[in-house]
This record gives sequence, C-alpha cells and structure tokens, in this order.
Amino acid sequence: MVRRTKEEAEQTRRQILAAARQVFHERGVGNTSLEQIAQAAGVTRGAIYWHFVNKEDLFKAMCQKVTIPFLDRMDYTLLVDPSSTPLERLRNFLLQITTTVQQDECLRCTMEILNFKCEYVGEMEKDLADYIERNEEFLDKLERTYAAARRAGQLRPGLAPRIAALETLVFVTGLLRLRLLGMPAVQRAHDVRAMIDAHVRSRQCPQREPATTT
Amino acid sequence: MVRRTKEEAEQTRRQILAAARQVFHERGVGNTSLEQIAQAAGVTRGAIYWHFVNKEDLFKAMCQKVTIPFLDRMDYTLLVDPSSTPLERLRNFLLQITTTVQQDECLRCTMEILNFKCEYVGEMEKDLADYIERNEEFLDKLERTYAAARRAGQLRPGLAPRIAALETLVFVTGLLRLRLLGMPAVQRAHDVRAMIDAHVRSRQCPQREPATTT
DNA sequence: TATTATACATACATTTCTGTACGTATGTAG
DNA sequence: CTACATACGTACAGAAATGTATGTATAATA
Repeated sequence: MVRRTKEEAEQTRRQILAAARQVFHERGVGNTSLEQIAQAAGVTRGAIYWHFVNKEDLFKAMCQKVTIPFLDRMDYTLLVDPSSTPLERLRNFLLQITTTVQQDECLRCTMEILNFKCEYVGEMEKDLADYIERNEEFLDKLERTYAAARRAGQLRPGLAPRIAALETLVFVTGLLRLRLLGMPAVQRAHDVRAMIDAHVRSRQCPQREPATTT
Repeated sequence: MVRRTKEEAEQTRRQILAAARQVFHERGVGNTSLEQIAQAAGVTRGAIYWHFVNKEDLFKAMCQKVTIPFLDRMDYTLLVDPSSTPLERLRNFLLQITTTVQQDECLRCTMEILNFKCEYVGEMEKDLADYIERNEEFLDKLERTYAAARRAGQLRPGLAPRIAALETLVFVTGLLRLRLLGMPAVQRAHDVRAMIDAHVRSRQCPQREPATTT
C-alpha cells in the first residue's frame, strides 16, 4: 500500500500519533525506538520519517494535540467569566480541571507521559521553563481573582491575595500530580469535591455575609 | 592505579555515585551511558561494573543514599513527637520539609532527577507503586494527627480529618513539585512560611482557644 | 614470602538505533 | 496520457552502548 489519498495520509499520521502515545506510555519516551512505534501503528519507519522529522518532533506533535486546548479553556474562560463571583469562578475552575482530567483518558495518558515517562534534558529543558512561565501567569490570574474577591468582600480578612493564590497553585499542582500518580484517594469524586469545597471555604469569610464596600 | 586499600575503594564508589548524580541530572538517566559517568568520576566502566551490576543498580544506590534518611526523620519523628500539640507538629513538619529541601542541595538534586530526569517504565514502575504506598501511609499519619487535633479541640469544626489530611498531602506534594521545578515564587522563604502558616491556620479553630477536653 | 582475592583497566563481540538514500506505486494536474 | 509530486517501504552504513572476558598490579592473608 503506497500513496493513498490525502485523507488516508492524514489518517496514518493520526495512527502514528496514537501509537506513539501508547508506546511512549508503556516504554517511556527515551526507551522507545521509532521501529516500535511504527509496528504499533502498522506502518514502517519510513512513514514516520515522512510525517515527522524525528522522535522529538513526533513527541512534540503528540503533546500539542492535547495541551493547547486544555489550558486555553481553563484559565481564560474560567477565571474571567463575569457571570459569577470570584470565589465561585475559582471553585468552578477547580472542579472543571479535575473532571476533565478524570474523563479525558487521552489527555490523562499524555499528562502521565509528561509526568513520569520522559526526561527533561537538553532541548526538553525549555519545556520546563515554559511550564514555569505558564505557572507564573496562572499565579497572576489567581492573584487577580483573589484580589477581586477581596474587593467584593468575599475574601477572609488577613489573607493576602498573593499567599492565597500561591496556595491554590500548590493545591492544583499537587492534586494533578497525585491524580496522575494513580493515588486511589484522589480518584474518588466525592472526596475530591470535598477537598475543593474545603479549599475554597477556607479562604472565604468565615460565616458572615460579605461586606458591600471596601 | 589499581586495587587501592579498602577505604580507597569505598571512596571511588562514592565518586561514582556523585558523578552519577551529576551526569544523571545533566543528561537524564536513560540518556547517560556508563562511559560518561565513568569519565566524570575519573575511572573506567570497569570500576562501575565492579561496584554495581548495571546502570539500574547504580541508580537505585544513588536514590537510597538520600531517600532513606529523608522520610525516616520526617514522618516518624515529627508526627509522633509528644512535646507539642498536633497542629504544632504539623506546622513543624511542613517547615522542616521545606527547609531541608532548600538547604540540602544533594537531596534536591536527587529529587530533581526523580521528578524530571527519569522515566518510570519497566522495572521502575514498581518505584511508583512504592511511592503511592508511602503516600498512603503518610496520609494515614496525617489523618491520625488531625484526629488528635480534633480530640484536643484544635481542629476547625466541620472539617473532617480525612479531608484535611488529603488536602495537606496535596499541599506537600504540590509545594515540593513547584520547588523542584524551580518556581521563584516558592523559593522565597518568607512567602513559603506565610503559606504554611495560612495552611495550618485555615484548619484550626477560628479565633477561639482550644477546649481542654473531648 | 608466597598465594589469593580484590579493585580496577582494557579489549572485544553483539546488539540496537538512527538517519539517509533509494526504490516504487499511486494520486493528480495539465 | 504523460509527468511529476506524494506517501510510503526497503536497504544500508555508521555510531554508540552494553555486557563480558580477560589482563594486571596490589593489598591482604597465611
């Protein structure tokens, strides 16, 4: 079988990407040869070298397929949505992250590869720097959200928005990591929801109604 | 230079371990050859194969050198120390973790390798399972600590010890990960201390003095 | 002091992966 | 219908790493 039509070529490209995700997940990125990916995809190395320049290129293509739509929806939509209060937006954001990771197995598989099945050295170190960068931006958005909550009188007094944002960033980071690890405790939707509620409740005003002004 | 005395042999073993840590950190575990480690240690591959059976054995030896004394001091000493209240023990525990990781560069280097420079596949997957196991035990100890805090009237009412413990596990996990990532925000001792204080304060009784009995 | 086990260095055989060059059959455009 | 670009498969050369076998000088030991 050779030169099929254009859509068929696109399909083998997708097959290669899916096979890469599977084999990377089983054997690690550095430990898989292009031959193994080709076999899993039902093609030869020639097909891979046609669609991608090398393993790193294939790997990056696999990542971008999921990481781009993930974060875009998340912090842009949820942290700026004007139809709910700041702390409600925060809660919705946390819930959406966990349910998305829980339901989208393809995304989870890729994130597991990024977390446990690849080595950030050489060229890949830049990806870590990018990750730090995005975390900083995320932290900024969280801080602005908490600042808005404070202006709305929603934030617990004595809690600095910056510290609250830091702790939420830590919360999200740890929650995702434990979930990807496969910890049973963070896979029970009920407990996760309770944690998120506790996290949000611990930064809103104790029992009082929020004040209306400064 | 050949067969030096026994202590000299032990020294080359340590040299090999140190070189492995350095080169693993620079080039990743899967991407470094024993030849490169040997060069960095000033020996040949023969020396490495004398002291270790293969790269995996060398890697595990490098890990055990730091991971063993780390956790032992941590959850055993700090969560059972009877000279302070449960929430004080928790706070001390969190402070000690962060300062230890901050100061012990050798430990941090190894943890960075474990977090970003190796692939958990094949034999190494068992290490992930072990890590989950230790996290479960850690979670249990946290829960018992919170249960003790509740019995002491220290715990904020309405907060289940299990949920509080889960959130603290998430907190520690995320904090360590962001620190190892190199996020500047979690390297400022002042902010980290403020976060830890906020975390602990958010689970103790609002403003009241703790009750003295059940 | 002679012998043996130790602590390496050296040399070699084997495997494995990569990148590229080349072949080839088929869409597709003119 | 011809010609070219496309979408692969195949074959080859080179590098690199691993494990082992072997050499060897010294420390330990009797």
